Amino acid sequence: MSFKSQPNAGEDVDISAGPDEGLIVERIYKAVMEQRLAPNTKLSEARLCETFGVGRMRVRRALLLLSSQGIIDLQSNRGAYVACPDKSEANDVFAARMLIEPPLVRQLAQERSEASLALLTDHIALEDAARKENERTQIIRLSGEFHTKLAQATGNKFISRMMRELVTRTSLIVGLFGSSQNASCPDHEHTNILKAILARDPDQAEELLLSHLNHIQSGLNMDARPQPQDDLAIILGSA
Amino acid sequence: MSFKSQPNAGEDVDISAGPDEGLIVERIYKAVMEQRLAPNTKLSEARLCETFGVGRMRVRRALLLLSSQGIIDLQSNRGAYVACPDKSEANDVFAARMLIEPPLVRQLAQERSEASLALLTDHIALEDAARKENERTQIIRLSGEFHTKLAQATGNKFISRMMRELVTRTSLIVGLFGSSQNASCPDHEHTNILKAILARDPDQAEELLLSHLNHIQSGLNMDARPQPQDDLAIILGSA
DNA sequence: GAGTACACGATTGTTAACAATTCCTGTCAA
DNA sequence: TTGACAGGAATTGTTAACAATCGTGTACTC
Repeated sequence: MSFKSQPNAGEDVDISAGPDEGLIVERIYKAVMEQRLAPNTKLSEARLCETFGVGRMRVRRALLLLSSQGIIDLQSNRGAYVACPDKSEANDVFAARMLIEPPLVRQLAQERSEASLALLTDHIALEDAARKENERTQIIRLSGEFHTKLAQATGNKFISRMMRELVTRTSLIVGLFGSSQNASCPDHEHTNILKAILARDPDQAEELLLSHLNHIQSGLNMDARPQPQDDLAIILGSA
Repeated sequence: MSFKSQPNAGEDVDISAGPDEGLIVERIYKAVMEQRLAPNTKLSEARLCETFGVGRMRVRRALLLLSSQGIIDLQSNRGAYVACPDKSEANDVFAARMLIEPPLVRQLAQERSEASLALLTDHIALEDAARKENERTQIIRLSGEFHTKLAQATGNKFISRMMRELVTRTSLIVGLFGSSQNASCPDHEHTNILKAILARDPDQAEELLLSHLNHIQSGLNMDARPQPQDDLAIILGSA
C-alpha cells in the first residue's frame, strides 16, 4: 500500500502493513473537504479496515480522533457517522468565523512575512488552475483550504487548528444546505482578499472577507431537509 | 467509585465499574488547570488504571483524547507526559488569545443575554469566595476558567472549545514560567472586565482585557529552565 | 392486515494474552 | 571510576477471541 520501492539511505523505510491512524484521519478529512463523503454516511469499522488494510485498533483510534475534531459522530453501539450539522450549529460556525477571521486578515495585512505571502499566492495559483481545468472536487476543497491557509500564514498553530476545524465544518454545511452552484466560493473573492493583504490594507481585507463570508452564508438554504443518504461511499481511495 | 447511593426515578443509575473516558479526561484536565499536575509528569497506563479503577482500554482512549487536545504528549513506545510548552508555543498561545479574546468581549458587551451575564457574575462570585478563603488551587483554576466562561457566554460551542484549549495551555505555561505570585490573574481585573461588559462599553472591555493578558504575559520569565519533575503525582483523587 | 414478540445476523465494545520496545541494573573491562 | 555491554524487568503496542448491543426479518397473534 505504501511501500517504498527503493529504500534510500538516511530515510526510514516504511515496512508497516498499512498507514497509521494519522493517515486514515487525513484521508477521511480530505474526502469530507471534497464533499465526496456526505454527512450522515456510515463509516463501519469493518469497511474501513479493508479499505485501508489495517486492523480494527487503528481504525478505532482514527475514529476517536475524527470525532474529537467534530468530523464524525460516534454513537455508542451504533457506529460512526459523518457529522451532520444542523441549523443552529451552522449559525455557530459562521458566527465563530466572523469573529476570528476579520482580526486574522487584519493582522496578515499589517505584519506580513515573505513565507506567508508565498503560501497564499501559491494557493491562489492552485485554485485558478483547478478552476481552469474544471475539477469540481479540487475546486471545492481548495476553496475551503484558502481560509485554512490564511490561518497557517500567521504561523500560529493554534489558530491554524481552529480554522481547520471551522472550515471542515463549513464544508459539511455547504454540502448539506448549499445549492450546487455555490458549493465553492465565488470566483475571484479569494484573489481580491489576497490583493488587499498584499496592498497592506487591513480595512479592505477585513471588509472583503466579511462580505465573502456573508455571500457563502446567504447562499445557503437553511430549510433544506436532512437529506437521506447513500450509506456506502468507497471514495476514500486515492491519495 | 461513582455509585449513586439513592437511585432516583427518572435518572439513570451508574452501575458501571468505573468512570468512562470522558470523566478521566475531565479529572486530568482539572488537575492541570489547578497546577497539581506539572508539565512533563509521566502518566503511565498502569497507574491511571488503578487510580480510576478502569481497564487499559478506557485509559488509552482517554490519553488519546487528551493528546488531541494538546494537554499531554503521546510518545511512541515511551508513554504519555503532561505537555511541556516551550517559549515559542507560549508566544503562540498568547498571540492567539490576543487575536480572539478582544472581539469576543466586544461582542459580549454589545449583545448580552441574561443567561450569559448570570454565568459571568456567578463566576466572579466564586472567584471572590475562593480568594477570601485563600484556596490556592481553586483560585488558580477559577482564574483561568473566567476566560473560558467568557467564551461560553457567547453560547458558541466552537469558540468555547477553542478558548478552553488555549486557557488550559496557558495554565501549563504559567506553571512553567510563572513566578509563584502571578500564578493567578491579578485580583480585580476580571471584575473590571465584567463591569465594562455590564456597562455595554466594548472599547473599555477590550482595552481592559488586552492589558490583562499583557499583565499575565509580562509576569512570565521565559528563560526559566525546563524544570526537573517529580514523576508521580497521585493528585487526581478528589472530584 | 396491522402490530408485536422473538430470534437471528451483523456490528460494536471489552478483555486478556501475546509481541515489541524501552529502561534500568549489574557486570566486566579499560 | 567510568564506560560499554548484556540481561531482565517494566511498559507500551497489537492481536484475536469473546461479550454485549442493535437492527432486521419472520412468525405469530389479534
